[in-house]
Amino acid sequence: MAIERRPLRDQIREELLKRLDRGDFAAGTDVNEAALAAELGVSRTPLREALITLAGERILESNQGRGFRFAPVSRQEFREVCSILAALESLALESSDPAHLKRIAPDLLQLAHGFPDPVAEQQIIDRHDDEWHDLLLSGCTNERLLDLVTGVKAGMRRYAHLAVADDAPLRRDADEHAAIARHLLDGDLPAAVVALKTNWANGAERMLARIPEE
Amino acid sequence: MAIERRPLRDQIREELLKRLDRGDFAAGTDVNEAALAAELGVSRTPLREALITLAGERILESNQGRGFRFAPVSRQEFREVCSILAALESLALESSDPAHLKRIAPDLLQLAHGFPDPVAEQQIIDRHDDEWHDLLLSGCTNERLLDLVTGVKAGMRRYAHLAVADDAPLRRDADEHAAIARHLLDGDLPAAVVALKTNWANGAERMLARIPEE
DNA sequence: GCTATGAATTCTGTATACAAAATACTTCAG
DNA sequence: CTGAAGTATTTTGTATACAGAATTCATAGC
Repeated sequence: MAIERRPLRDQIREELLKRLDRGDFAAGTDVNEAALAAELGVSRTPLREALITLAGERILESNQGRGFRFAPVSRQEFREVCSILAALESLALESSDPAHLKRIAPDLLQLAHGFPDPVAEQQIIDRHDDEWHDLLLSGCTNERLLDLVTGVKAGMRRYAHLAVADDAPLRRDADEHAAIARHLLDGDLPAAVVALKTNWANGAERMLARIPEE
Repeated sequence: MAIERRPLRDQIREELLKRLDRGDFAAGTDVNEAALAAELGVSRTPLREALITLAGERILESNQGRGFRFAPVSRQEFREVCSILAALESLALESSDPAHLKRIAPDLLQLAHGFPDPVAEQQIIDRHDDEWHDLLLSGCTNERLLDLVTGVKAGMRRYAHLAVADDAPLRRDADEHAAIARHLLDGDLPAAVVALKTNWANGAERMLARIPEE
């Protein structure tokens, strides 16, 4: 048994994010601290600390006297966050070592079309996409930027479970990823950045198309 | 007496940020929770909640068993954060209503050279700069983006008090702000964005030049 | 039957308590 | 005098306690 040498608040935060991925929490619903703490087998103190962290990531909202609730979702917010991530990843790409980008380009190309199991669970598929973007940013030395990207992406987890499965958008994403990789292979960083921004814009709309109204 | 209808953690956070501006906390030093809580006249519980929020903003670091400490500063991190803010403000500008930008351009121009008292305290001067940038972004409808900018800027407060007073850089900043405003007046948004990025890059170096080594 | 009022309950926000980890201090061997 | 070992102290991380705000439920008046 690996004894956890990490604050409970961090472990709780991770567990809550995992449950968020599974769609356990509906957007807009209140958090009952006592009930959730009991369910997790911890006291309210570290739970509240985790909730405050999640509120800082805009996954939760807090209202005086009314506690925490899961932040409502909206197509507008999703687009907003995607445009932020497009800008941040573009900056990360622009401030990466061109030689390193050229070196990882083949891996990016291969990973783009190396689908996971086509009938895999949504979580697996999303992780595959994350993996690709992580590799893309692996040469960025701006620690604060990578940190920020991670934080902003965490908030996107509220949307993952809302989407219905669909293969076509995944293939388009793979194509766009491959295009970015090829630009990097050519050493054409500006083109890669443009393609990345396009990918985020298209990816946002494809994702939204997979989310039913209301 | 205005009775505060806001969680203590928020009030504590603000008080700590104010003290940070005053340079009360040296980077890298530990936070003694009990002592600080006593000084603020609150218990450790809301204090810790504020500390956790500040850790989320990268103003503090936390280590298991060792509590919180003020995050170390470095020229590299300062440049990293400035480049992030350049990208985020550029995005905000690009996603603003051009008509609104043209409308506020005269105000931006006037505010650029309307110095505060030349011998004013550093805090006043910094606030003047913030005011200009806030006005610049006032037409941005991307709420999440504005939120993110605010959060990232909060972390920059760790650097404000390290700089020695100097008029020349302020004048250059004013010139660059005026240049941005004129581009907006011309309706040339791309040029304004380029000028804004230049302003952030130059501004970062000017600020660093005002910070003594070690 | 519906609204308003008030009591009862639930829940949050803050304070306090306590155990374990980390740090500081003391003592002793070499 | 230096370093190690063991003890005392401090400090954190988590649990519990408690007061007050928010909500719910019941009752009374129209």
